[in-house]
This record gives sequence, structure tokens and C-alpha cells, in this order.
Amino acid sequence: MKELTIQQKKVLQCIKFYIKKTGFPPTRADICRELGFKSPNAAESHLRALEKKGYITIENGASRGINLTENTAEKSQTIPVIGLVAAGSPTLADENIEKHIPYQESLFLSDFDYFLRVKGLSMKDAGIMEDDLVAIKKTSEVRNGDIVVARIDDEVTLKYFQSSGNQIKLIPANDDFDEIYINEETEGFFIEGKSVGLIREN
Amino acid sequence: MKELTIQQKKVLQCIKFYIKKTGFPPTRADICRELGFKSPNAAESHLRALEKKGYITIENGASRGINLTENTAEKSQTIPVIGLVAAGSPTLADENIEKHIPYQESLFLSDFDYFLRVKGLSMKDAGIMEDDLVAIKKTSEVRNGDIVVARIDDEVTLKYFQSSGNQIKLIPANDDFDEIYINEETEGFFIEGKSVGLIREN
DNA sequence: ATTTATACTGTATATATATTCAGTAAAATT
DNA sequence: AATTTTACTGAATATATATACAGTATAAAT
Repeated sequence: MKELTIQQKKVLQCIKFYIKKTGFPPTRADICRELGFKSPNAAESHLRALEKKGYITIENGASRGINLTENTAEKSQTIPVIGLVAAGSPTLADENIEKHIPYQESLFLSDFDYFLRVKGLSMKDAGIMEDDLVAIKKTSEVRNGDIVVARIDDEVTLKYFQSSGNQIKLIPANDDFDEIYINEETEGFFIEGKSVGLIREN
Repeated sequence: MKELTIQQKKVLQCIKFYIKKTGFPPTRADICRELGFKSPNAAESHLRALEKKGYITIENGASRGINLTENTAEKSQTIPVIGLVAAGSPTLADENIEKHIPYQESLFLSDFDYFLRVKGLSMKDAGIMEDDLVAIKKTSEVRNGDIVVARIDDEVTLKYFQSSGNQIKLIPANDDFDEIYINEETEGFFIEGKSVGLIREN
């Protein structure tokens, strides 16, 4: 989608605000009043620019015939789903994003930054199964017992966090997997975030 | 809020549909076209009736100046959370509803009717833990392998469904629990619905 | 160097739209 | 029994509104 100029952004914001306030889109004159323009043609040409760039559609001939495009309307936010791959970090880079799903405020008690698609059964006994979506909050402040997303070099895993003194243990919830020990010499270790919730689609 | 007549309901539905479709409210003429009225005054008087009863507000003098009242606008739906108690069915009766949480369309692949709060660990090996919220779709059409909400008299359980010939087995996902056998003579057996998803808040 | 896009003012106008008035008729309330 | 509400048709009209046209000026793209 083509970039908007500062003025065009103002007009778009004005339209959104007007709809939120009144329930219906503004007229050219309404936009002029809100933004201090003295000619309705100022609003008109901005609207045509916004239409050309794909942010709105205009029903010709209809009064207040402005419609926000899907991308433009802030209906429900979306949140990215990231695949938990053996190599590569769960960053928000495009190539790692599997899809976006609708996000609802207050879905979980804590807010979160992305969903992690679980591969494997290393957290089976914690009720985390293959293909589950774990809601991850990006933070390095974690407590013992938290389920964390840990990165060791290029490997990313989901494990229980257990710290004692200067040693960290990453504990799986499955007897078939081994605990991982982290000490001061371990290089490339990083806590990406922690689990604050889970969604399963079946 | 005062009750609407059938025609008034039709007009209100028409307004909602029009807004959903176009992004802005209809004119009197639009309503006439949609509902087959031949005079704009037919729409006008219905609108004034809807305004009087508090379902909409009308900005006088403004074109398309119709605004749905808060109660009228279907913002984000909420969906009930029902406790899985040993006695008593998970009906939508008020006394069984734990709370309501915001509902998002397309959260799961299938739509659903309520969340069931899980008690106990009988489905542990299916990754369903205590206090999880299982999204339940009310239906009696279930297949082998589905996780179903079954009622036997006053007892409600969540189990795998397995039917063979004229016998039904309800299978837990935990070795500590026993399978339940249902045959033609079993009274008070009923399939409430099936699981289509899961949410865990932690 | 020329074209196009941005960012407006100012005027004019066809028409889209709300809204009033005059009726008719049946149903529901008081 | 009288009044109000519902449910329209049909015509008229003031005005709200989109939109075209004529300019001016600067910035960006080709």
C-alpha cells in the first residue's frame, strides 16, 4: 500500500474519528470544518488521493459515501503466528510469520506479542501439544516455573524455566526429553519471552 | 427497551445490513428500495419510531444521519463460560454461567456456543488440563475420535467418543480413569456437543 | 525541463436527501 | 367510543452535498 503524506494521514484520521463519534462518514464540508480548510475542494482532492492509494472507496453520487478499506478499518487487530522451527529465531520478520489471526483484547489475563506454533511434544505433560498456539509475551523477566521461549544460538525451544544460583535449567514436560543446563559460559543463550496463554484449534 | 414491531425490526435489520455492506447508513430512499416501500415517508416514520424507542439516534438535517444506539450495535459478542460440575448439565441457564468473555469470529475453524471450564485431569493426555476452557459446539452429530461433552443423568463429562455397532464407549485420555460403556438400555444418556477448540489462561 | 502530485482558495450548480404536508386504513390502547 | 399507534402512498420543497471548473503555488518525479 502506497505511503500517505502527512495531510492525507490527517484526513484519514479525521474520517475515522468522525465515524467513531457519529456512526456515519463526514461530508466534504465536515472535513473542512474539522481541519480548517476553507474550500470543499480541499477535502475532495484529499479524498480522491486516499481513494487512489487504496485507503478508502468512494461511492460516487452518494452523500457521505466514504467507505474505509479493509486494511484501513481498525476492526479487530491481528496478531502474528510464528512457527517454532529448530533453526532461526521467532522474530517478527516476515519470513517467519505463518499467518495473522484476529486478536481480542482481554483474551488472556496478560497482553502478548505473538503466537508460537508448537512443534513436537516436549511439553506434552504441561498440556501443550503439537500445533498448539502458545501466546508469548516478549520479556526477559521470567520466574521459576514459567514456560519460556529460550534461544540457544539458532535453536528455539519452549521449556519450563528453573534458575538456582548461577545455573539455569530448561526442563521439558516429557520424560523422553532431556533437561538443558545453561551456565555462565554458555554462549548465545537468550530468553525470548514467556507463555501467557494457549489456543488450540481442532 | 421497548419492543419493536415486525416492520420496525425489518427496518432496523435493513439499516444494520446496509452499514455492514457499504460502510455508511442508508437514506430514506435506500430503505424504501430495500424493503419495497413506494414513499420515502414510509421509511421516515419507521425511523422516527425507532428513534422514539431508543434503537437509533437521528442527526437532524444531516444526510444518512442514522446512528445505531450502543445496545443496538453488535460490537463484539461475548460468549458464556460454563463450569463442568459433577452434577447439573452445562445448559446456558444463568446459574451455570461462570462469566462471559469476548468472542471473536473465526477464532476457531468452527463456530461454537460456549466455553466449558474443565475440572479434573481425565483428558490429560489429550493436552486438556484443569481449568482449561474448551470451546463447545452444541450438536449431537459426532464422529469417532471427537472429544465430546456427554451427559449421563446429571453427570457431565468430557471424553473421547467411540461408537461401534450399537455400543458407545466414552474413553478418557488418562490411564487412571475408566472407560464408560453406553448401551441401548442406558437411560439419561445425551451428547451435549463436541470440542472445537481450547483456550488456556495462565 | 516537463510533467505529475500535493495542497489548497473560491465560485457555482445539479442533484441527492431530509422532511413536511395531505391523505387512507387497519390495529392497538385507553 | 375515542384516541393513539402502526403502516403506508403521493407530492412538494428547502437544503445538504458532491462535484466540476478556474485559479495559485510548491514539491516531487520523470
